[in-house]
Amino acid sequence: MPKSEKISNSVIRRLPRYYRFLGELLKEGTNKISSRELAERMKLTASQIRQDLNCFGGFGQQGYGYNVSELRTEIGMILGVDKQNKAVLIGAGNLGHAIAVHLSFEKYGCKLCGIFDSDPKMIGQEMSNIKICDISRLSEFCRQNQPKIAILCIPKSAAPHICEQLIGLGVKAFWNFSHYDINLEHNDIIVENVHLGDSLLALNYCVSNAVDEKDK
Amino acid sequence: MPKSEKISNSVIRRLPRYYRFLGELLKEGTNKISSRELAERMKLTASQIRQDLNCFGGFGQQGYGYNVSELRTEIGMILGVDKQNKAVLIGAGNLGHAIAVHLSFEKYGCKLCGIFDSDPKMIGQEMSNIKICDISRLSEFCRQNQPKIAILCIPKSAAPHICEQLIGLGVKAFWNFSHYDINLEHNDIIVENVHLGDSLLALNYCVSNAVDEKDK
DNA sequence: TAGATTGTTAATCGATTAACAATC
DNA sequence: TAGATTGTTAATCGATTAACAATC
Repeated sequence: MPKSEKISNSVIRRLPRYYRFLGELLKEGTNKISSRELAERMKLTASQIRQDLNCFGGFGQQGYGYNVSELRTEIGMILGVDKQNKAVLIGAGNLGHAIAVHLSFEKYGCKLCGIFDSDPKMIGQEMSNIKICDISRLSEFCRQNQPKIAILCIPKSAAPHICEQLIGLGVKAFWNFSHYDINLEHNDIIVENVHLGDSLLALNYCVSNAVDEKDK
Repeated sequence: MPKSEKISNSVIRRLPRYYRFLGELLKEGTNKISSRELAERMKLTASQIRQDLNCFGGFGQQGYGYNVSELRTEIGMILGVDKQNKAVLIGAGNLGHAIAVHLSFEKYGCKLCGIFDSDPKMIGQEMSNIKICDISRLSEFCRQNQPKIAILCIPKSAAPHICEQLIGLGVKAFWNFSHYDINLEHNDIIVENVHLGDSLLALNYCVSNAVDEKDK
C-alpha cells in the first residue's frame, strides 16, 4: 500500500535489508530504536531511513522512535512475506540444487512448488522434498499450479526459449541465475537478474585497482 | 588506468555487463559497433555508454564507432581479467560447492587456490580439482599462498570471526554469500555482499505489488 | 512542560541525458 | 568533401542529506 504511487528502485532494494536488521534487533531483545541508532548500525543516514519508511507510512512516533517488532511486521507486509507466491525452479544442477536447499523460501514470501530438469539422471530424484520432473511436463504443471515466479538455473543457451515458454504459461517474474541477460520486450514481466560473474568481476576490478597502502 | 581519480560505483557495476555484451557481439562476428547500437541492445542510452567509457579513455573513433574486439580487451584489462587474483573458498556446503564448480574463475580474473570447511565428512574430498582442507589449516595456507580474496559460504554465526581472522592473514576482499552483513570498520577492505535472500525478497515485493493487468 | 525524535519540506549532490563541437 | 559518430560540456533529473516545524 504505497502512500503515493511509484517507489524508487533504490528504496525497494533497501527494504529487505531493513527487514533483516530489524529481525536481528528483535532477536537481541531490542524493542525500540530511533532512526539515528538504526542508521549507525546499518551505515546509512537517519534522514534516509526516515525518508524510506515514509514512502509507505508513518511507522514511528515523535519523541520516541520506532517499535522494532511493529516496524518489522509492517515492512514484512510491504515485502509480501505472507504471500507465499508459487515458484518453479528450472534446472536442478549444482546451482539450482544449492538454491533449492539453501534458502528458506517461505521466509521470503515464496513457495517452491516444482523443480524441472532435462537430464534423465536427475528426474525422479528429490530435492527439498520435491520430486524433480522432466522439463517436458512443465506446461502441464504450470497450467495446473499457476506459478508466478520462475527461478532459472539453466545454461545461457536454453534461457531465451524457456523464458518465452514460461511467459506463455503465465509466469510473471523471473529470478535469473543464467548467464543470459533477460531483457524482455514484454514490459509487464518482472526480472531479477543475479549475475554472479558480474558480481565477481566487479569485486575483481576493485581488488585489481585498489590503491595499495604502500602506494599512498 | 582511470583517467581522473574516482570511478563511481554505478559505472563499475556496468563494466562487467559491457564486457559480457561485447563478448557476445564478438562471437556473433560483429567487428564494429556504435554507442547507439550498443545502447539499443543493452537497453541503455548512447550517452551513458560514451560517458562510461570515457572515464577510462577514448576507445572509439569519430564517425566510425568502436572496434568490438579492441574495446572488449580494454574493458577486460580495466576489470583485471588477466590478474588471476588468488581466492580461497570458505565453506564447501551446497552453495560453496555450486560456486566452486559453476563459475570459471579464470575468466573473471581469479584463481581459486584453496577450499576450507570444518565438517570432517568434507575434508579430503575434491572439488574443482582442489582438495578440501580443514579450517584449522587456514592460517598456515594463507601465510604460504597469500590469497587476496575470500569467498564466504558459511553460516551467519561463523562469519564475523572468520572475517577478522582472514583480515589478520592479509585477505583484502570478501565475496560474501553468508547471511551476515559485512560492514567493517577496516576501510581498506573490499566487500561484495551477495544477499540472495534480499534479492528474492526484492523480487517478491515486485511480484506482490505488481499492478495486475485487469486492475489497470 | 521540556526533551526527543519523527515526518516533511528544502537544499545539495551526483548521476543520467541532451547537445554539440571536434574529427575521422 | 559530406556524413557519421565520437568525446565532452551543459542541462536535467532523481536521490540523498540537511533542516526544522510538528508532536509525542
